[in-house]
Amino acid sequence: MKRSTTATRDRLLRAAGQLIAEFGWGRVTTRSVAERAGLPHGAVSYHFSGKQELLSDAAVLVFEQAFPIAELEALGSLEDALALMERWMEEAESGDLLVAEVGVEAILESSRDPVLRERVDALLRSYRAVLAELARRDAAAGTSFAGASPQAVATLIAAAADGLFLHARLDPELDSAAAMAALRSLLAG
Amino acid sequence: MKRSTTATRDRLLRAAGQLIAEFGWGRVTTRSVAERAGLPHGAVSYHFSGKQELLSDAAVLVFEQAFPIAELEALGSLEDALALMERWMEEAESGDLLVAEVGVEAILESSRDPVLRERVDALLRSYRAVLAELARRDAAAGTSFAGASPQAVATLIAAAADGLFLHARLDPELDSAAAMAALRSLLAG
DNA sequence: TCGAAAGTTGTCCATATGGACAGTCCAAAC
DNA sequence: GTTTGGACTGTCCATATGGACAACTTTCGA
Repeated sequence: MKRSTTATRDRLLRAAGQLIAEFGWGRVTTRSVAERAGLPHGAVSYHFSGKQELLSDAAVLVFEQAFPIAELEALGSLEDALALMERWMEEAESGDLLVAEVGVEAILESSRDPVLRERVDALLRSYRAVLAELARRDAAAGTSFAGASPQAVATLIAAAADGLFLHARLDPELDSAAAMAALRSLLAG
Repeated sequence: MKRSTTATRDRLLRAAGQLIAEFGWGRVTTRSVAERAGLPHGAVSYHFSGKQELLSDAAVLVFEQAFPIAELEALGSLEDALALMERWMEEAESGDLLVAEVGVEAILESSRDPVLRERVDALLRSYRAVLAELARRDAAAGTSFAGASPQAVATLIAAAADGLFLHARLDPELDSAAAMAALRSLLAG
């Protein structure tokens, strides 16, 4: 995938990511993005073919940077994967929650935008595939719960993680690490 | 809570609920709500003090109608609760997904709107409280997993349910019932 | 029947938004 | 030193948006 990155283009993308998190996809304006980036309004028209392209590129960028799937693929067991996800969750919560916000906004928006949908769906599918493979391996080795299919377990884990992100956004007191730990101990049998 | 319902007001609320699901909170316009309801634009100004109040009322209404907490409170065990949630999930998936969409939109929006936040937070808190009480009772009776605190279990269940809604929106093929079943069998030990 | 209060409607306005584009700047190629 | 092509900027415009409000209609108790 060719990426004709310009410094200006990158600044717009970063600004757009922030603003999606702050105001929600539908309320981000091209003007506000330019202003946040310290650039004139016209810059948007030049670097992107439209508002939707700008926001989509920005969202995918944020997500890929926050949850590098390569890290997940390198692991050997579901236990390790859950530990990594717990770490990601702590990072996100201690930070500005940018990822959680943008991620959820992107999922919602993708049901209205076929192009974005394709990109986000592929992303989530790949996470679930990695988790399912780990679950399958664990089950085969008998080191983990075997009462449900690896697919179902993977779906459950991915959903729980996303749901915790969502709820944590609402209630900062929510102990999502404890919930992940509970899931881990459940899976360990 | 007093509810000065008018037929007109209700039509606006229903229309607003639909439009939040279709276009996202930030892109719903007062004009589009009025048009969907078959009413003149001015009706919005009369019945609501502003756009935000209209959308907030609409979102809370949709949620309360779809997930009547009274049904959950009437149950005796976590097992029953999960079964009920599975049923809700099937209903939502077979339907138009209105609830899932509006629910998530409302959660996201509530981080930007203190008034809405208070309402949504109270709602979710009450669901978690009911689940935690069931978990506590089950653990005491020894009929269910006791390796984690009732609070953590409740948080996990609520998050998993919401996350499944979210992912199901993206991927209609996703078998969220299987994932819920997996969670249930995990909890059953 | 009358009158007030509540409900409803069409219209107006200040402001914002997305996109387009002509013009400017600049560094590298010739 | 001039040309050239891309990067960038300021401005303009058609359209939309939220909210206000005066005028009009319906409801209903006295």
